[in-house]
Amino acid sequence: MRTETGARILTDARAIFLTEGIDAVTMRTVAARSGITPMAIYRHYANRDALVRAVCGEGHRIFFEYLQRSLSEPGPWERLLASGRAYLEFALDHPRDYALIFLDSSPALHAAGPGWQDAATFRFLVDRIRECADERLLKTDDPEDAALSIWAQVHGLVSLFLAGKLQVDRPAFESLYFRSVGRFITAFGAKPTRNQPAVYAVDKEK
Amino acid sequence: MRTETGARILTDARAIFLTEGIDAVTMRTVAARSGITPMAIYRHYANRDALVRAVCGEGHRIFFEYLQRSLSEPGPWERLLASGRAYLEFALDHPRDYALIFLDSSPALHAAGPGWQDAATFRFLVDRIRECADERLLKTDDPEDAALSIWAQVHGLVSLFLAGKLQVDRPAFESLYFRSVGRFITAFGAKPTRNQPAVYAVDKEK
DNA sequence: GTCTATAGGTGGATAGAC
DNA sequence: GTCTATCCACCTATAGAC
Repeated sequence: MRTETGARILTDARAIFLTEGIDAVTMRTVAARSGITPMAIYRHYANRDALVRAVCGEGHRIFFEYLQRSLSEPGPWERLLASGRAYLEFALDHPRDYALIFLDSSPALHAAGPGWQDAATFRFLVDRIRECADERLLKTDDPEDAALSIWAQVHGLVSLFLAGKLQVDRPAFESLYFRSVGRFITAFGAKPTRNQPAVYAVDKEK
Repeated sequence: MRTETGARILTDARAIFLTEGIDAVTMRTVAARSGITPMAIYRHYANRDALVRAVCGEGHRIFFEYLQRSLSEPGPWERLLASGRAYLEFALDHPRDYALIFLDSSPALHAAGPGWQDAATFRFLVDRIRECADERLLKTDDPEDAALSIWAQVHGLVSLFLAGKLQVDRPAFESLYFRSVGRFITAFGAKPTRNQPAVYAVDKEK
């Protein structure tokens, strides 16, 4: 991928992935789109798995780009809410990438690292929550526990929608998402106004 | 599938599915396991899709069997909690089936009906919540809205675990699940004691 | 109801010429 | 770095004999 041709192959592979799914990414289809022979790809990627990993890695890069944007918000609470918005936007803008990252459990992709990406996602959320807790916008003695619950809520909604289990269109789902997640975070933490102290604790049961 | 051989083929197909995944269910592998030739299967199933649909349908049957058990509980609140327990147990006992039902979005399986199974799952949960609301164990003016949030929470936790995103083993996940979902339902509704009135409302935002 | 024979397709990958 | 020439594995499914 450090060569220009390698980058082009990756671009073409992703184009196929985005429109037809990861199974459609074969040496033959990618080669045809790149205007080369299937064998030429092996000069740039060791085998199909390596190519698929690159396709998946690009999805991760885009995902973290989305999350990163929320850091430009002024306060911890705004950053937390913006993170939730960014998560949704990524999922809806890049449903194939989302599914590949969070729904797929095939070992081919996850053998690469010991869940670093997922750990990174989780860490990001924990940091947002800890930030809020530090400023007493959120009351919790266990940010990791709160992060897991919130992540589950967000991922649950998104994955049910992407799998077509919810009979709603995109705008309806967006409003449903904000309502549900907003209520969830608020109930678990505090009102979105800075001066109002946290009401409900996000504590582990002893 | 009404013939005995047809049932045996289905049993063998499911055995392969449960150990190696749905992609491993081919006319060849199933035939080999059943001790017949691949062509003999076509006497019992029109094609591979029909066989896969039967495998999937069996998963649905088992899933509703799990849910149904929770109806033997004495009260609405106990039935709601038992439903959550049954959902978890099904997911952990039959992870392949769970993934096929709730994570897969391939059209081959879902072209059969207009989301009838998923609607049935959702309806079941709505009924459990409505029951609780009727006895004022849960305060909500929109059981469907509450059901969706709870389903998302439950499905989110389960699917993250099944996809290997959580670094915990089964017992740890079970306790995590009960803690998280229990707190969620309680926060959204009421304490599990009959005589204590609901505190938090599960309302739509106006 | 099960078989053999076989057509016709997709896919990953090696060897070696240019 | 890309090509041609292949090989090999694996898949669904039809036709027709028994």
